[in-house]
Amino acid sequence: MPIGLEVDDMKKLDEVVATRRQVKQGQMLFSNGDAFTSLYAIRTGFFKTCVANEDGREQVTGFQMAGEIIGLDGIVSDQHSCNAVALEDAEVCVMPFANVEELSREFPVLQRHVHKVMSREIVRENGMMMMLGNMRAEERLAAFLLNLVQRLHARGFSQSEMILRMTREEIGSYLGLKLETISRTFSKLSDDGIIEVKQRYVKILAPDELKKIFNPQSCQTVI
Amino acid sequence: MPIGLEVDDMKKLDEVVATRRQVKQGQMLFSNGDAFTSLYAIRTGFFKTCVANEDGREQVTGFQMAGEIIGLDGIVSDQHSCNAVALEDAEVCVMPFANVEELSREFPVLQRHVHKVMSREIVRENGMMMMLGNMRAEERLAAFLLNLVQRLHARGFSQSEMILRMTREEIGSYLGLKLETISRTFSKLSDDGIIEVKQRYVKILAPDELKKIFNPQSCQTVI
DNA sequence: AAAAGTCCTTGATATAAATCAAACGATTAG
DNA sequence: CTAATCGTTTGATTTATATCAAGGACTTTT
Repeated sequence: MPIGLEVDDMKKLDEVVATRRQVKQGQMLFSNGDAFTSLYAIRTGFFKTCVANEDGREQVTGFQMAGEIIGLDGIVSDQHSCNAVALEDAEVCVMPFANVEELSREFPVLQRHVHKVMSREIVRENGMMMMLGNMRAEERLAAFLLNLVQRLHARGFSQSEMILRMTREEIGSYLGLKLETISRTFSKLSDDGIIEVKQRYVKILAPDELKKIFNPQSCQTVI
Repeated sequence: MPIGLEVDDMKKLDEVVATRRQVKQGQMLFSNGDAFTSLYAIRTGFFKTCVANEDGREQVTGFQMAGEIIGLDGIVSDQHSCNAVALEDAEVCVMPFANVEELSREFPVLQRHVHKVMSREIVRENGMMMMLGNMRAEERLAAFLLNLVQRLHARGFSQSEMILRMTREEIGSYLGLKLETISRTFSKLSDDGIIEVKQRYVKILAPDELKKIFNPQSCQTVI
């Protein structure tokens, strides 16, 4: 993963990865309360992470795809504090955290990489707080779709089309909205000709319009 | 900070801290776009961190007090992505991140500590997402007050009384609510005899009632 | 001590999203 | 092939919070 490594270093790095693990759709990779031993790098598949209240309310805290790391929540208390559920059949690299720490001490470039991964997650969550605290439904969904398609595009998929791996309810939970609101907002964006939606299939017809909804300033024409 | 160190180790650890820095009330320790060089350990005083939208909307992402670390947001892109503002005169230890990384490689206990600090922040933000996505105004304010007084108590202050360092507007921004809603919710809790409020002074009269609002399940009596 | 500036409270009204409800479409099971 | 289930859409209504507005309290300045 981290660039700037010599070939010899790369071999050493393989030591981080102990094993691989298959996770079937609907299964949990780990759940709240599980002992923390490892981080997981997603090889294939798609996950959601979520936290649950004592009274049953659930909040999806993220959707993760190939190349992304999950399990960082477990470090602080040696226990996981969220659930990681596969939304499609998946395979992960199990990276025992003891190995990660040991090799981090040996390879500054790996150490730096681990720190960046954690910092990126903190910054992402700052952005989520902004979204949940300040944005309207349409802005949240626009931001969500733009983020998702951008990440998929970075993995070689289309920059305009995608198949959603999650339900309207899961999108709603992530965005702090109810599933009906997600459905209505999809319909609104579709009526406006900005996206095309058919169930899980979404095509972005007018990316600039979508960006304008997400962030009105960034697309303003100079008067 | 981290325990489990020999005395010799402690001396080494002092090397992490290059200098101290005073920050007057209202001043910024760092702001969005600043080059990232250091983490900051708060010695005295009280900070808020916030992110701002292009169109001016502001989201307070956290309130930090003595002993807490700020600046983690800067690691991922070598630039800070939020503002850190002192809400009262403050002093911080400047810890150049290069030193932190170098000594982390030498001292596993420090490495582990750094990882836990970052993981703790991720878990905190997960909790904030739950709050912003799922909770009603009264629940959010109850959770906020309980968290604040608990952290103050851990620093030797009262477990029932506190002086708020932030305005209603800043609390509202943090909790995804408007200042009027914060004010009304304070009044409601006060009318119910659960807290006593006089401007920035807050006294928790019925901590169990407050916990019940935050989490109805945890205080249920068995029928 | 008066004036000015913040910050806070409270009331009246508006509104975005939630809730309740029903029907529809797609997929799976029998 | 039909029934059942799950996820989705859409409509009608409610509700929590936002917005708008005014006055009050405290703090700082002069």
